[in-house]
Amino acid sequence: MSHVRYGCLMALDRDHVLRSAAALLTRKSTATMDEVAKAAGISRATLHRHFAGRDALVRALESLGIEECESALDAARLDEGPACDAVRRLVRELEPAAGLLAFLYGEYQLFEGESQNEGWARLDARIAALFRRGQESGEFRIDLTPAWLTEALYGLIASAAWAVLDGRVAGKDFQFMIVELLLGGALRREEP
Amino acid sequence: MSHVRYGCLMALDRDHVLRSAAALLTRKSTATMDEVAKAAGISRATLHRHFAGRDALVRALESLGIEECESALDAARLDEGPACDAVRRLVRELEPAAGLLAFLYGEYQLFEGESQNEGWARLDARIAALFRRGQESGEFRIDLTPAWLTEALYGLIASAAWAVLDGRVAGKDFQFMIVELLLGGALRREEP
DNA sequence: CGCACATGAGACATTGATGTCTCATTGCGG
DNA sequence: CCGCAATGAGACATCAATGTCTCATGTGCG
Repeated sequence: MSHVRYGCLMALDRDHVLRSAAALLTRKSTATMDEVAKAAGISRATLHRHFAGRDALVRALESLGIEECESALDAARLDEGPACDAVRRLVRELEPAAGLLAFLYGEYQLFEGESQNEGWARLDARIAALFRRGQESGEFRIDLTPAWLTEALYGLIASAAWAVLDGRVAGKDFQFMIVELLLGGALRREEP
Repeated sequence: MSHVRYGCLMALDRDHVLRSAAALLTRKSTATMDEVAKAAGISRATLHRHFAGRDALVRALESLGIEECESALDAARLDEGPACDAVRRLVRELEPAAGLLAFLYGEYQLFEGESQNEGWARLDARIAALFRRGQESGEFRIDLTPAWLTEALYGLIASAAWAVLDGRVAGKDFQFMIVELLLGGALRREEP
């Protein structure tokens, strides 16, 4: 029966390690396996028993990020109601994963093919579809492509996450800053 | 007299090396000193004669980036005319340095104190002052802080630069995408 | 021509991170 | 109580990048 216990405990620990690693690598993306292990409160040997190596760890983090994003997209119900409300819900649901997302966004350029492009592509497609829906409904302007709006959303989330970590902006304004800038822009609106 | 020749040629070479390194590191931020040397068409030994080490190279790139940004800010004449026009000029002038900027933006979190904060702080202050001027003139909304708008500008420039490098968006739309999103946002405007 | 100097090529030691291994300890279930 | 399995601690080899060194080459300039 030890196999059952093994599997169960390992799974719990694995998730804990993964989240510790995410929290650490968000702040210091070059952290050592040693530092990751210490941050998770385990030894380097145990860390290696969970993840074959640094690559495996990063790929597991990537999977975690993809999962959390897909959960967020599901929870945001992108197909329902006005597109701009869906964007607000999306940013709200994405906020808890913002740190991890910022880390992965920064690493993305390094993957260069060894990345799980399928997962990201699926997320990109769903988000781009939301922007396209907003364009077709007349809510969003059509001279900014869905692809660029999707990129900009990622970029703003990463920027906001880093700025909050460095204390340059207030964390409580996270959603507001991103949504208001992304949807409304910096220009002042005329009062109707 | 050899010292004169030395200084002159070295200065020219140094600049060429610096720009090659910028171009390479923009695409592959983890490039080796060997790769940097090859990209510049010189040997690793000569590269080390120009820059004591990798740190020195990155710091020189940082200085280059700061210089180019300050030149861009000067050329954009941020104090003149409507603030939104100044923002347009700013993005236009910043475009040639976007790749280098994206690289440095990604590295910024790693510096953690060893960075030339004075230079960046001065740039931040000038850009934030522009946004503040726009707020005071009534052009920009006041519920987004100048600090966040500055962060967002950096983030959008880096996102756009990476997206263009990866071919996800068209390079010719660089200025348009950034300025339109930053100033106008994604929402469609009512025709007046 | 001959000198000075920058360069290229490559050897070399060093460092830091990584991956693998062993062994003693702990904790839990039978 | 016994034994199994996971863990922690640490030794160890490996590898990649770095930094330093020497020496031969070549090129320009007097």
